Amino acid sequence: MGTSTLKAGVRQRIISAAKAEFAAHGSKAASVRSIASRAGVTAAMINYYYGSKQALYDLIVEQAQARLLSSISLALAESEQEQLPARLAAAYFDFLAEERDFQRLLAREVLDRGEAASDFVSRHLVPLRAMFEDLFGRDDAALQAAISVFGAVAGYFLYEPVMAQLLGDDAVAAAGLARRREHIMELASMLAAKRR
Amino acid sequence: MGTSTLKAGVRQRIISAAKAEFAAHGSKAASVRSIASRAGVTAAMINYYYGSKQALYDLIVEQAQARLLSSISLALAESEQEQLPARLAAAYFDFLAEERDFQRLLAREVLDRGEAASDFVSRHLVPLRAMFEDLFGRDDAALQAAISVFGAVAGYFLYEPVMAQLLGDDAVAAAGLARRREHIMELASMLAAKRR
DNA sequence: TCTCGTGTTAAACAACTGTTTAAAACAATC
DNA sequence: GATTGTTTTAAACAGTTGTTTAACACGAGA
Repeated sequence: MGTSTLKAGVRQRIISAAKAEFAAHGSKAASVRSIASRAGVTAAMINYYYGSKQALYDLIVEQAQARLLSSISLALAESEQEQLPARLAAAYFDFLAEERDFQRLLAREVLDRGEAASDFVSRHLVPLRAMFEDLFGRDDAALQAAISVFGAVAGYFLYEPVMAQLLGDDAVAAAGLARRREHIMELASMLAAKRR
Repeated sequence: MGTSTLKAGVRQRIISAAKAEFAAHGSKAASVRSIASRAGVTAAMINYYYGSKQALYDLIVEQAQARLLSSISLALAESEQEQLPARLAAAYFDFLAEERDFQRLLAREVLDRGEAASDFVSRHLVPLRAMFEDLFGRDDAALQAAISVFGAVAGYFLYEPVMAQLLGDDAVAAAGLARRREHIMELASMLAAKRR
């Protein structure tokens, strides 16, 4: 059955369109019909392939989280103990720089779920926290530092249009991106050094 | 004309309901009818008093930004040159701690406007940047540091439910909040000291 | 050719959206 | 008490939402 080629093409186009649309408008406000038209298919196809708008959204979020996790653990594996904090921060930075939709998508996920974000967190952040504690210890200062670095990285991409206006148009591209990356790595290793 | 007492009560209840609803669901996904029912009025009343859903939303955002700006400049006025960075960071932290809806509201504003956030930025952030440059200078390192502190503060409240899960339930209340505040002030003055 | 299963479509469904309208309730003025 | 102006309501409007349905296309296998 030669389903894989064309059918997979449609599926992929739907996924891409959904990712962009969900990131741009949120899980509720994004409309199935506009996702469909962006993907060049009918709205009914989305239900045919993915069951419901909610199921499609869940899948998108799932994939995004999986990509982040594998990207992080990859960076952790290939770096030495000494520069580990900076490397970890840089890996997160690079991931967000490459997948621009990601930060908006996940920020909206957390915003929308509100109090009920617990399952999302326990499934994806608790293991990440365990990994983190293995590396940096269990004390509060380490966690505080980690949150700060995380915020410094995430905020930059989350408020991307604001940064472009604030730092000039090259802020989120080329030179500005490199400068920001440098600063983040300094910040991470500085905070790590302080706790020693 | 005795309009001020009861009429103002209704108006205020609508504003409060709208602020909560917009922060919880975003400007598009929040529904006029649920704002109305939360405020204990009919949906038509919202249009009667505020013209349209969009106008109400604009007003909410406007008020929130104004409160932040006045809160910041107040903190700036009463602190000395030396501890200024830490004080500024703490003022921002305290403001977000008190108005929990604010961060979600403005994050959604930036997310929704996307590329077209320029007017919002030019009206409210450019003056803030000018003020900042007067205090800390015009070099890139200062701006990078400021963005990091901003992100470290904003991220904490934006991802509030995640933090609660990650740091324990007292993370965003009482003790945890105080610890975070301490860390933020350290971070701000550390980054400021480095550039000297 | 007929059939069967997969892919795809247009049309319809009920529910909800923001907003408007016309009428009612109400308080204040004369 | 009638009149005037403001506040409030229920109902309706047109448009959009996610989803379902029935029909249609179309290639593969018998």
